[in-house]
Amino acid sequence: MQEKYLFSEIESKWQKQWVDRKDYKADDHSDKPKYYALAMFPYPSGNLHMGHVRNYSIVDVIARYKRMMGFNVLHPIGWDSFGLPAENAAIKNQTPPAEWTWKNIANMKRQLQEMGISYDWDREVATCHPDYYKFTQWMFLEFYKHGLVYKKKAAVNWCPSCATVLANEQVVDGACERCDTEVTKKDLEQWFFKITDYAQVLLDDLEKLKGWPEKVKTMQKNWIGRSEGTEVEFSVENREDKIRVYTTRVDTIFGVSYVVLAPEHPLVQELIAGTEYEQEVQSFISRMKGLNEIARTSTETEKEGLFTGAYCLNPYNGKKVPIWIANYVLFDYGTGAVMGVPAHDERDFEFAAKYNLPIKTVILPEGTPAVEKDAPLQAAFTGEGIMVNSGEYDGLKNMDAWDKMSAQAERDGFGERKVNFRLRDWLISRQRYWGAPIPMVYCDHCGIVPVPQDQLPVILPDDVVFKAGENPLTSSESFKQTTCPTCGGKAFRETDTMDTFMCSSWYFLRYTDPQNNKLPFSKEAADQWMNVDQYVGGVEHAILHLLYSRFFTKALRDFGYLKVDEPFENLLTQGMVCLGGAKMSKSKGNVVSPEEIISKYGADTARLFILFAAPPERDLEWSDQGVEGCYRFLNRVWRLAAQYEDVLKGQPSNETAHLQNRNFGELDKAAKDMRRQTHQTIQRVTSDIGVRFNFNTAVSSIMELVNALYLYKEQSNVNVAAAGEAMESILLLLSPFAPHMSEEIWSELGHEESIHSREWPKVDESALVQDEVTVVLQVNGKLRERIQVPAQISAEELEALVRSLPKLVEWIQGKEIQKVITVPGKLVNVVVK
RNA sequence: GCCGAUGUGGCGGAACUGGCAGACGCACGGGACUUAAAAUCCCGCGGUCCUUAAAGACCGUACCGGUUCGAUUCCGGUCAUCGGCACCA
Repeated sequence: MQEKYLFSEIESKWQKQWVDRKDYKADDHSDKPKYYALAMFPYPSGNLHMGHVRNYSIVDVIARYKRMMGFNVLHPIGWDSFGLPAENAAIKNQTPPAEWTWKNIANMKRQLQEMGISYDWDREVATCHPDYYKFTQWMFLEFYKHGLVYKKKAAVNWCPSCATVLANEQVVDGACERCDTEVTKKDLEQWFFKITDYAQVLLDDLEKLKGWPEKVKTMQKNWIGRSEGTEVEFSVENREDKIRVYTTRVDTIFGVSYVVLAPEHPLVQELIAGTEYEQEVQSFISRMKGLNEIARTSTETEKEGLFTGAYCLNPYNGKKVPIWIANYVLFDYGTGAVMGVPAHDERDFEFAAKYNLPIKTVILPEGTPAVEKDAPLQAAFTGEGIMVNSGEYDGLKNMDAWDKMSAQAERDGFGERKVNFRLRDWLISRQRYWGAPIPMVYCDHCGIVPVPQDQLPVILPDDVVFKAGENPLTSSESFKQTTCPTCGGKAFRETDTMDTFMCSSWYFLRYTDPQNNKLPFSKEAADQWMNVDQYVGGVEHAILHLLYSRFFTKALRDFGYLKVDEPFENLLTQGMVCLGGAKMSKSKGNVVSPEEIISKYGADTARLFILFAAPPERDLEWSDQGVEGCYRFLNRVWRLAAQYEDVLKGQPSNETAHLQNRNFGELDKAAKDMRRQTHQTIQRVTSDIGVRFNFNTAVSSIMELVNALYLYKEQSNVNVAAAGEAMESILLLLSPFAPHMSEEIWSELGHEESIHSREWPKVDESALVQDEVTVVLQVNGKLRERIQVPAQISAEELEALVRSLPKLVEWIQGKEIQKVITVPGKLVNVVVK
């Protein structure tokens, strides 16, 4: 072995071998149990950042560990390569988006290989390749066939800077998720996916996801936002029209003092036409339209409303109720109309106080004397209680009244129980070039016609002009002009492309059958590999990507293409990589480049540090000195191995059964201790990687074993077999973390086969057995002494031993012993008074 | 406002099922080796007090309280920080 640890030579040598020999190829026909390990695929921005390094190092440790545990592992990678940055770069540098993207992919692929991640490169995919997006288009058509895609005109989110519409999920605090520009509303005809058809099952099945963080499930639950209530009809006075109102508190309906419509509600126009209120109401509406959604509907915005001059009738008591419009009512939730019950809703209370509307109590807290039922309220009472001022329902508990009143609405035909969701349909069209074209054609004769699936892909053209603020596809005549697939007449292609989240909603399925050119994947391949056993990525995808992927998987299962209905069995959301307390980012200027670290210390050091510095879910604070520490540790391992080289080479070969059948001969205490620590470490690292995902503690216990072996070799009488066993264990346990170095040492020690194809070390239970153990002696719970006792000692013997200790008198200070608690092998607590 | 996390030395973090708080690493201090430096190796490293020293005592896991022989761990409350949702009727 070289005296010095030359990481650069070692790493490039093995990286080349692993790729050339296809060491990490997943086997489609294997007897071993399968394991699918997946990191969220990257957008090819140009360079890997530390967040990538963390993500891929975590998954690589899992993949390498599972391989050594005897699994047939699928560990693929690909590129989420459609999207705006490529197009923006095209406008800026006059380079075609494809060229920019493929150049970035090549560079990042090289960087990934320099990290030594064990990917099956034969399954690499790129969503911008026609062989891939052909099937994204196929998905669109398949969903269309099943009635889950429709086109409608709606007030949609528009990002003026990106010049495209956005999905609700891509609007964060009223701004574009990507560029932070304030989002406006535009009335446009757009393509939607009917994710709301799956709202209930997407919610219910969160229960099944035992391996997902609670946090992510809660976020999805909030986003789906199920609410149970009642829809009730108020008829408009002197008109045929009815106003349907959605409420979760039908029990308060005798307390209604007004009904509010959203300003966009079409009935408003009819109610005010030709009345004295018309002008004022119109100017209110146009003012509301000028505001963006956040400014209009944030909790901080003051409630604003206006009387329309019209009245409607409460179906429960026939009372006249004024009709208002107000900023806070959303047109696209529920029915776009709500009832106002100031006494029992905080928001309505505030509104009524401002506009001097009546506040009528209809529920009293239990135990309130009935004489107080008309006492003025200081605030809305939103709790449970007893019904008053509510006709035949007086005296009931309000929850019972809720049931009975809903039943009455259904019986008398003026309403019904109703479930509403916050989740809206997914808007997938984008007015941009660098995405998968929507495979639809407009024919004067036949209308909207889908492109037949066997004519895919609809190829993205390259004769386009890039201009800021314009969809480049509209500039390509060769693309737009086509013939109708149905009648063969003149027709035009849809020029919108698909949201890139479409591409990423099924990529994990493509990996199971990446070469298939008939279908996105075969049922056999998908059923063999799915689900993803372990998915790892950032929490920023908690809603968008993870919800859409669940939707796709469920729909494809319903179409018959799959067995599973949840894509990701276990999910790990890794923390951010920070420097100076803030997430590393170009804009903050606090980035450390992975390339720089790798060239200075090597990939093994980079991987080791990023796994050692914090548990994976937590944010990680970057530390240059911490990196140095890991580099020192690897050098320490190297020197240790170099010193043991001759010893290990002289050992009988253990190619078939690791560490078995060693001849240890007579073991003295130090040798026994060495063996015990070796096997304790194996036990610990196995559970830290396989069960707890605490890679940081796995690394630290390997460090402890290295430290122990350094001390052991200073012994006068070193047991060569025990030391050899420790050294080999260190290499095997370290191999998922530092794959290059462990491979190099392994091969230097004369092994022909890769260390990564070896079996994971097994715990020798007999080595864990101790003759003597340290027991803690406490008096009233306070630590007094540690004593060495035989490991097999019984509780009675232990108590007797402690009672006979001469020093005990001193500790109990003349007090009387009440009882003695013994935990064999651990502790004795003497309770005195 | 609602929901979810988190809170331990100078720092990153450990303590797995209620049983030795601070593993491992970083930083720092001291020593060995060296002409010197780097590298390496060894020792120390939560606080306060006491002692010539060895040793010892007390306090200490955000704060207050509870359960328990025993609480970083369980329960109740408070505070702080972070994240998500937020006029969804």
